[in-house]
Amino acid sequence: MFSKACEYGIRASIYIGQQSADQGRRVGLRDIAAEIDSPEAFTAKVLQLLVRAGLVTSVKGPTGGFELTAEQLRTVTLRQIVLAIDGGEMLQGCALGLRQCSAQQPCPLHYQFLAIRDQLNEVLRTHTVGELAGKVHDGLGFLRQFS
Amino acid sequence: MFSKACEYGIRASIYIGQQSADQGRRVGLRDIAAEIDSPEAFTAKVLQLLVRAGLVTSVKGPTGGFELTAEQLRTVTLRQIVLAIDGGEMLQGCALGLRQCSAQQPCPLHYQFLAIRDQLNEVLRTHTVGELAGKVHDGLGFLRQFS
DNA sequence: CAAATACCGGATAAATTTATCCGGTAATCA
DNA sequence: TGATTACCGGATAAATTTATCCGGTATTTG
Ligand code: FES
Ligand code: FES
Repeated sequence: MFSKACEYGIRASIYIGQQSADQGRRVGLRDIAAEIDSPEAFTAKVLQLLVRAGLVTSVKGPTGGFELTAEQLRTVTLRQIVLAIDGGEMLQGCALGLRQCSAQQPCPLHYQFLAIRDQLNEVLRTHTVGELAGKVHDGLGFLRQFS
Repeated sequence: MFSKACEYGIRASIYIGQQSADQGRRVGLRDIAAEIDSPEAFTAKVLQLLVRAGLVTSVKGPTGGFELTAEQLRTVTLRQIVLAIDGGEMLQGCALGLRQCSAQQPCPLHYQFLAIRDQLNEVLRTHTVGELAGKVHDGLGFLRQFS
């Protein structure tokens, strides 16, 4: 569904958000990669994308790390994260790979997939990172599996 | 959403199906690639997968080519094609990349994505290649764009 | 100011996906 | 039967994605 980069980006954001919401704790790359079970260096690349896009905040030096401001927690949606990392392909592209998805020359699955894509867009648009962080905090969702 | 290979496979199947339904016309690789706007050699690889999976029929030699039998037209679903080419990742995997999607240790988006994935599975399961071929035949759907 | 910490950014490498090439085999037809 | 046609299958190459490495810069702390 999403690229690995995007999966890591979403999981990382939620983890950072969870720690930020919990008494503004700032978190380093090592922690993040361990908690979401992702390759450290690659996760760093993805986070740089999100920082540049203004969706995550980073602080250098000792006591530095990544965090989400109160505003970011409240306003950043999954859709923004997906767009920043994977672009709009999954959110707007044709399911059968036609150069553009439109009702002018629709693929034979256009209308059926439109329903699915709309629902996906809706889910991503209406869920903030802060909200999902809360779910993880409450033990209702996990960012890695312990097997 | 799907891999390029899968997109080509679906489009090719539908085109073959359309020609087969239309007085059992058999079609060659060259035609297929031209009609669905895909690279010829790569499309051949994908079609070989589908032939081996029994979802498409091929005939060698002059007057040979690809076709869908009446039964294939009636029974082969998009879901079978997607599974044969891309496997079950998109149809069963976790949206956030957890090693397995389950309610035991669900990711924070599990239930929202379950709804979307179920709908996707339903669409793929309930649409046969023959049905979509009919749509293309009636000018209600396209397998390439003419710009 | 000096040392340690942690993100930044570019270069590089490995893995996977996408795409191409070409000789082999089966089938048709003259 | 011989020539042509068209799919088959393995090898190879290009492109993209995923992953790693390392020196640079900013920041804190003593
Ligand atoms: S044209 Fe294919 S999904 Fe819209
Ligand atoms: S656990 Fe993530 S979608 Fe089910």
